[in-house]
Amino acid sequence: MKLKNLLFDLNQSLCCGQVFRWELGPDQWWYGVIYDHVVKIRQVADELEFFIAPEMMKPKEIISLYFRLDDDLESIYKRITKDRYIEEAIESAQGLRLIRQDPWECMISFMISQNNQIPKIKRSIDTIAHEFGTKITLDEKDFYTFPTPEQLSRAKISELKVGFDKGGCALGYRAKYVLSSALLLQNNSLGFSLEDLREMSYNQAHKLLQESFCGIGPKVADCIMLFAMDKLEAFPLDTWIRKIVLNLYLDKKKVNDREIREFCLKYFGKYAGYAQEYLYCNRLKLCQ
DNA sequence: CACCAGGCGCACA
DNA sequence: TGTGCGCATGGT
Repeated sequence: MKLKNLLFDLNQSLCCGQVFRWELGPDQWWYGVIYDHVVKIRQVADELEFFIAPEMMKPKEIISLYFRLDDDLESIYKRITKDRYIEEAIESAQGLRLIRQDPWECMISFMISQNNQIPKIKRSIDTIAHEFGTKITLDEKDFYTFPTPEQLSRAKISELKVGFDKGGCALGYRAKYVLSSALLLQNNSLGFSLEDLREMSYNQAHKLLQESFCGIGPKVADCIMLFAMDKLEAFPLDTWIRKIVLNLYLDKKKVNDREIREFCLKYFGKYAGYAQEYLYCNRLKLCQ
């Protein structure tokens, strides 16, 4: 698939911490699961090469949808480049695109991310998929889809909670959040589906997520809004971003999260979420 | 052995 | 509405 003059960097997009289940093989191909398909993919200059299993009708469309290839990155850059910090962040991660994730997997992933570290988050999610997902084979290697709410609701709380050494998913106290969410959706007891949230306004969906599920606060809700609900104005405020924004833009003043978010939305505009991702990607440089 | 991690729920003012 | 504390587990 030719990207022609389309700005895109596969490695940057998969490495920046927005998705947890991609792995770079020793063959330098990326392996991952998009919705319910295994994908093997690599980028060589402006050529995007990929294989998908099981086979599907329009593979290019799922790739284009997942990697948001119709976002106009150049005009997004124009809108969010407000100063030299964000300019340098964009420069060093040129072509990074937000990824359009499955809402359910995204919700559980970021529920697990709270008070946790990325390598362990990845391992927990991989274990969940391995234990409760559906097996798909590509190149004689086995991959597992992220389990549906129904599949995950069959888990025992202890299987999710206890450590890897005991055969669990090491979710600790988050296990109850994950299992109760699976049950709520599997029973359809909320009166809405996660897909319905996509049709709502940012404020409505952001609020409803926190009211409906235990384990979702403002930050996790914002991750779901940004990474799965097409709400590009969402600005997830984690420990890194909070520190960066306070240091660079708010002169280290004592400002609460609501005010930080209001500032960022006003400052970066309707693509604030893209600005967040580029800042997060450069967090180590920006925090020193 | 301490201490912390892409936060959140809860108990209190 | 705002603040402080504890949290399961794994890693340093």
